[in-house]
Amino acid sequence: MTDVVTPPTSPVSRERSKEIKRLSVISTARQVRLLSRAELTELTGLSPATLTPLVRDLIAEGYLIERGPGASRAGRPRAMLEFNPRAELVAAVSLEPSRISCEIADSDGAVVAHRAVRLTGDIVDTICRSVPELAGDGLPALRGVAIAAPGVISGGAVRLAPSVGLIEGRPIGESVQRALGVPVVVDNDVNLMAAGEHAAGAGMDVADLLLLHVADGIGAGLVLDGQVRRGARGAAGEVGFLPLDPAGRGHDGIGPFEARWSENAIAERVVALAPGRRPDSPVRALVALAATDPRAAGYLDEVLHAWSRLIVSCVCVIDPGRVLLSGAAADLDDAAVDRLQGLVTAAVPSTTEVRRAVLGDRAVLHGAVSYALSAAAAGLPTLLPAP
Amino acid sequence: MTDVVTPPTSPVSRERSKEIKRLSVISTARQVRLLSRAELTELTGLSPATLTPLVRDLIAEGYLIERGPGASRAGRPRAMLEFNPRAELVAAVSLEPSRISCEIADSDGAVVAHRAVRLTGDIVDTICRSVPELAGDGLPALRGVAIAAPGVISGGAVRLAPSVGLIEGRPIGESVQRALGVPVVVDNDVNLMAAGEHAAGAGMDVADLLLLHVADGIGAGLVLDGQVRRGARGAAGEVGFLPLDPAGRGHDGIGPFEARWSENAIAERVVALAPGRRPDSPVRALVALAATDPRAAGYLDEVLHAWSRLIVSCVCVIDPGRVLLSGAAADLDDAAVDRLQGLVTAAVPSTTEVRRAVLGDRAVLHGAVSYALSAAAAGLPTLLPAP
DNA sequence: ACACTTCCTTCCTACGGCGAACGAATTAAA
DNA sequence: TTTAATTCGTTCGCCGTAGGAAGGAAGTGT
Repeated sequence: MTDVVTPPTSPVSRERSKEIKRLSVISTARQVRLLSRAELTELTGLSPATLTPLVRDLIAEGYLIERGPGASRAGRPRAMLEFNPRAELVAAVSLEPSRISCEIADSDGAVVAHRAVRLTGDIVDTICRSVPELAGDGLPALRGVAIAAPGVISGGAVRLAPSVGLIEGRPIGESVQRALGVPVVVDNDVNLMAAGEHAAGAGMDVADLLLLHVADGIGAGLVLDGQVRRGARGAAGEVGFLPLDPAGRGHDGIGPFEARWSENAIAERVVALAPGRRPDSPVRALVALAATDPRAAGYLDEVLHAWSRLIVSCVCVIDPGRVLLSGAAADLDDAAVDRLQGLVTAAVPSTTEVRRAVLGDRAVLHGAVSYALSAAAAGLPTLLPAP
Repeated sequence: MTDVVTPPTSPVSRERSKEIKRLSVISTARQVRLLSRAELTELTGLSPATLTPLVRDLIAEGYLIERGPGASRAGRPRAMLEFNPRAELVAAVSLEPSRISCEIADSDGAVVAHRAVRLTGDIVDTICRSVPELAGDGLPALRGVAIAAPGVISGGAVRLAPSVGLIEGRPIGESVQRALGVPVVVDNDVNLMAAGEHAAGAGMDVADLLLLHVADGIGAGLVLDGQVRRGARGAAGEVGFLPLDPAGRGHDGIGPFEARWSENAIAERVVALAPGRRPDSPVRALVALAATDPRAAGYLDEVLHAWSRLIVSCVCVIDPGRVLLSGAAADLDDAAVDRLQGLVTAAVPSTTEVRRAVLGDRAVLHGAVSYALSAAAAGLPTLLPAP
């Protein structure tokens, strides 16, 4: 566990093919939750004889729990096996400007423990101390760590990236990985949200989607063919820089589009329309205002037009099929979403659904879970027969 | 070969793992071209004992050719094995408005035979007759067929898609696949070009790229993480529909952007600037004119600005790292490409290279070769250890 | 000519997958 | 209640493949 980086033997198979079967059983069980060995034979294609010892191992390791016999029409009843989500834990670490928040979740995305730590010393140290503490005696079940950082991760513009060390995702990830001995993924928070909605939210049923996140800036997360795509330098989804608005002027690190149409920019206009304190959700406030104030309605329509041009641009480039509105954009009401859908449909060659994201704050967590679980299974894509 | 769709046995391995080793040896040999068994042990991780019979088989099947002994510093000289590109043939079929052109190529992309057939009867029939004829006695080595069709393939807008039957890629592909018994891929010509440049052209050294093809319309091909990405409905890269130009008006099947900045549109302006016949290459003509005529120089700059906005849009969404100019855009001279590069760099958060595609007409062919070869290896992604 | 090095092959063993037979646990029928 | 029928799960044993070890092959250097 400490040294041997490259096991000099085991080139292709034998040990490997065993692992493949293990993983195929685990992932099947994770999906179905409660099943019998007989169902496993059908779903994985493995023979019963192969499954018997394998399932025995998995029960011993806590992945599966033997439940009572299930219903049977005729013949011996199936002995049901339940997947134990607690057998695999995942840590999701979110880097925020002055603190880090850390959550331990099981493979369902259910939070087992969480804590926020003020950022004092070295980030890597803090993470490597907090995660084991928080995991407690579940530490051996830890399968991966996902670290969410704001801004562009590897290279690219340094946008919203707080202070030192965070810009380079690699060093942090590698250090933590060495210290904790489990796979670590570092990514943009928006990318994690996209992964989360894809794994457990409004994108579960599709392989391609675009998540548009409107906050202080505007960013997009991209899922194509079932995977988050980051582009060559990790700057995919930097849609705030789109040259859609001749009037928009970007400045260091802020793109021309997001300078005019981000949540901040909208908040300023909303305050001008309805003087007072800046509302918590400028978009929701604007939608409410628009019902009575024609000027607000006009401005809302401007916003929707701007966002629709943004969406149309993305759709023309990658054809995601579905666009999820996240952050401030998720505060739109049904009528406004419909309006946006209409604007997009009119301008785009391919049919595209526009809807709200559903996970909200928990999207990052679910994304982290899905990253960490797939990192554990990395390198072993399915060789199974289609059922 | 005719019936058995799902082999009821063979769930995961045994037969499979043997095939994996075969393919790993073949693909290694394809890259290295001339190597010994000893090098194969290093590169594939397979033991010499495993390789001996495997290599024997491959020699018998014609994949490898035994050459004389290689140089040796000390000890027994290595018996060199040469990869035989002719062992795997590929057919590339290009559907054009009134004819189909068909090429047989080896796995280097070297054309072994080609022919153009006027389209008379059924397309599928024509293909299924032409390919075996053209392949001749090389037919058993045929590993795949790639069919390039203009326009959007599965669903999406029907753009440039000639007449009947072509719109739906699936039926044609499946029919041909059934008839010829080899994997068939049907795709957009621009996607194939992108795959070609990625496999054998200006994108060999990168995993992500965007190919911008300017012709009658404007389309882009997208390679992300080493694969062509088509989006949910196959309409990825329909960048002619980008809402970048308030003055652009699209009409049925033509996007607003390409309506103003495609090769056709440019040709009209060039004819206006220099009355006469429409030049073969309007862009090259424009570049030449711009050297002397200030109005032409101004218009060229407009075109470059427009294209740069297009590129910037794509880059913001997917961050390809490299953009290849194809079709009419490849007719720009060095100065114009530099200018374009400058415009892009100024507007984009991530560093992006802009350069010309290098394969020209042969891009589609190379793309077809790469598709067909990877279709043959499909479902068996690398499980090999990193070297 | 001899040792030495490197490459390739053959022999042999160990291990895992899966077919087949068998025991187990229930329902339906006699 | 006994018997048959049915479906599940397990144990046994054959087979095939992988890869270690040892040995032959074909060179180089002294």
